[in-house]
Amino acid sequence: MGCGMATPPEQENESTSALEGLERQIVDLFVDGVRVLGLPRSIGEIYGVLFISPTPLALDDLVEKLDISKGSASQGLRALKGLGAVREVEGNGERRTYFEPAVDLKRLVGGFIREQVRPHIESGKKKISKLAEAAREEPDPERRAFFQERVARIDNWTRRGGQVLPLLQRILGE
Amino acid sequence: MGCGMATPPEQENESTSALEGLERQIVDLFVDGVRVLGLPRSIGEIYGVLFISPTPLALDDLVEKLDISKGSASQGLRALKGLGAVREVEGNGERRTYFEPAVDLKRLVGGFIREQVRPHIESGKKKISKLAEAAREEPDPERRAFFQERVARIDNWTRRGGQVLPLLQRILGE
DNA sequence: GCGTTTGTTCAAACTTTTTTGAACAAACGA
DNA sequence: TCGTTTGTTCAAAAAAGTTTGAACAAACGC
Repeated sequence: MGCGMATPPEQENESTSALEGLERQIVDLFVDGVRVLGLPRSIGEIYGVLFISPTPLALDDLVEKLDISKGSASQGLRALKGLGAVREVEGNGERRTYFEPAVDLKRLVGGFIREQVRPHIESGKKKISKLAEAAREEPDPERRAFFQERVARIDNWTRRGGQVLPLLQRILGE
Repeated sequence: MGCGMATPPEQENESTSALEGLERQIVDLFVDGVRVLGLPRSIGEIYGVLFISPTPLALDDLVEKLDISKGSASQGLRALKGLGAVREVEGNGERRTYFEPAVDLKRLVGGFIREQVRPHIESGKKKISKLAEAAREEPDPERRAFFQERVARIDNWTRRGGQVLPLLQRILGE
């Protein structure tokens, strides 16, 4: 390390600049959270910063606070918008667009289900009907019966899954 | 292993050997399924093969059918046992251990929640109480109020999450 | 028009996770 | 005891997923 009085450079005095205490903890918590959901780290970071910010933030604020690239910030915001977890703030005379987090669980869960869960259930349904067909074609009667039982079971799972989701949303929606 | 009677190797005429039609489709379906849950591909493959097999299978059967390494099969089976998604079949006079899948949704969902979800909720709780502390220490009253509101909100989320899980299990449990 | 600011895109670099395979251990029969 | 079968471990290789950054586009004021 250099000589006396090392450069104190950094230090944006704005609400911008690096993360401090509470912010860091919140961001870490959300990083963990989205990881469980199978979403990338940067998504958690961005949502976390927005969540604990008293005011809306713009893309560049995120880049600076989190020390991530513009590319990451842009993609992360897009994903969060898609999930309905972040919205653009309207009607400030500014040129930049500012973002704020959606903070009610109903909306968050709903977005996740819509974007990440439903599509798989949908594509799964198609595969299952193909499966049923394949099972019907098994020549050996004993094996056929077994296969059909298993396929029926999967079908039942997805059916129940499909029923649970709206229920879930209702419960969490309060 | 010596002389005459040339090894007639390849071509297991058994239920073993490579995947065929229906099996392939089932395996693909489960690969997709576990991917949504954030579990590795081989887990889905292994569970899929067991799920559609009329008889229990041993580790070597999986290695052969799926063309994966013994290491993968061993680790995958361990994970599946941990999730309660697979069990060892008892009391066949054999030396090898055979496996069969758990096929009721309640058990499967329960295992997943226990292994993959609860631990995160637990560790989250600790972080949240640290968070509440940090929020209390914010000097500026306005910011403090805001931070406390946000922390309370997260706390509420986890509380509700914790309530939903047993409910979920009950509903799916039939 | 021109220069600036703001934001997007996407191939390549990087990181993380998963799989492999060779070495090892345990259990068994001969 | 020894050789064989069965299964586990873990460092290294491969695959998958994420982030970066430079090039590009759009919107704006002058």
